[in-house]
Amino acid sequence: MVDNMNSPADLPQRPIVSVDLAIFALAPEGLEVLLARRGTEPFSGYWALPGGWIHVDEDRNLEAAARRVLSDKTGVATPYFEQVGIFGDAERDPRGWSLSVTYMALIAPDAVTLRHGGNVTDVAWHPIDGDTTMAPLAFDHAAILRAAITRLRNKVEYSTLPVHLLPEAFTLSELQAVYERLLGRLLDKSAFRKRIAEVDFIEPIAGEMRRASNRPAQLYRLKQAGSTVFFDRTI
Amino acid sequence: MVDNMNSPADLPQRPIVSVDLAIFALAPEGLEVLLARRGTEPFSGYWALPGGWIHVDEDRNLEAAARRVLSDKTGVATPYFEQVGIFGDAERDPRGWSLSVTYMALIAPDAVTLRHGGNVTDVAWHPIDGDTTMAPLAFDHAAILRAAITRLRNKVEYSTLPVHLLPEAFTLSELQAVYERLLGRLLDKSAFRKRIAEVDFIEPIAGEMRRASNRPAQLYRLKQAGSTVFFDRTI
DNA sequence: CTAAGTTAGTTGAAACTTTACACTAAGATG
DNA sequence: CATCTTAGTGTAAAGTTTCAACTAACTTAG
Repeated sequence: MVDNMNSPADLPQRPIVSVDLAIFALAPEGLEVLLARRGTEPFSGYWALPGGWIHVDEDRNLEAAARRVLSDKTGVATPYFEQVGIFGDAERDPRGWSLSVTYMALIAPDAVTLRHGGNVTDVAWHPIDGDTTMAPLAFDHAAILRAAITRLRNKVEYSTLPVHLLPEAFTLSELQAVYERLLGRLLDKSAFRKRIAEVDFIEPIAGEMRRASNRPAQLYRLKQAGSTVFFDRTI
Repeated sequence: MVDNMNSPADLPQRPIVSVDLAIFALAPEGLEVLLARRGTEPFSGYWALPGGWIHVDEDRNLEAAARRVLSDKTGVATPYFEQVGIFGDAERDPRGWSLSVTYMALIAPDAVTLRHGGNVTDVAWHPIDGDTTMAPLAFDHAAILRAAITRLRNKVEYSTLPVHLLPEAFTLSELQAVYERLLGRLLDKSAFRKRIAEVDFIEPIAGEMRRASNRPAQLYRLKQAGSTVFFDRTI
């Protein structure tokens, strides 16, 4: 809401606003987050969540700004995307009262080409250990990352969100393995399949099988790209 | 995060940022939201979610800004408080690219004194019918309110959130009635009590009973003020 | 003083779900 | 063609939910 007059002079001093992204992928070694090394002050040389300013003349809305940042850094255009929250106070950025609008993205291990450039000297995947990375992060990005990881881990318990960490076609065993790795515990095969069947969000790809030196497995795909369904119980 | 230099001249044009609140209470007639009638352009005369600017020199962080707005409008200092999200695009405010950081608050029907003032001519409770109010709302506040109501209704299914709509001391039957009114369906008494007992978030107030012309009922209170607990199943 | 009315709080049998684990199926490989 | 491996299904026992009835504790009317 707005308590003030129309002329810019009457508007109070505005905070700095950036859009920051916690971009997750699942590597063979575990969950990873994409970080960018800063090339300018403040926190020059530190790793940070990739982000940028809102381009008032270019971005139609917040999500468009976030997608622009994502595609600049990864070349990926349409992954799973969700707002994590907004973090703002007087101290987090030495340049003044600032806000970080944070989004979380889940991407499949294929389909990524890292891109450098801008005032960023490096972009790389960093493994997540517990709820942090090895490298210390710029600003309050460690806290923001923690919030994103907590959100992700919670949603694994009661939603189909982990499917977005897999490529377009996947088997039920692969999907179960993603759940197990994110949850850190083993799941019962028949119970897992029952839950997945109940919420009816994937479909077999007719005739497509994953072949190996054993019984072939049916490949599945999402019924609606980008969709997430909630269980009425934990998985 | 931040792609730019330290000097203000290098920072891009900043969006306008307001903090808006969806403040809910449960009246005998149903769920209500607190709205303020705008006294200035744009949308002068329209009802809107109460809100205000971030006071860069006064508010230490976002939540402090939101609590300041709440206490200005209602006199209530410490209700349940949660971030709903941030809404931002080029068109929602005719004055330019703007962001609304939205919080949801749940307050008990006691403990509220409405306060007018500022550029607001009126503050009043409006009943919620489905997911809207009767009056048309300023800006995109109808969409923001819809998001807040959806969040609230979803959380009723799997959390103890509705307890914050009751006064400090309440009976189990009163708590069950709140759930039933928000969900629009009746719950089984013994199943409801089992769920509530499992999560162990309230305690009986020794010796305090609600008396009427029938068997007296034990009064309970939250074990930790402001806390919310999640069920691992729907209620 | 007692019977009737009302809501609080508990109990239990039947129906349903989940769990743990074993079984059958279908391929590759040697 | 026997063996190995993973896919996918079945089932008995254990646990949970549902539905409804029951007992408890008070006020009020007569």
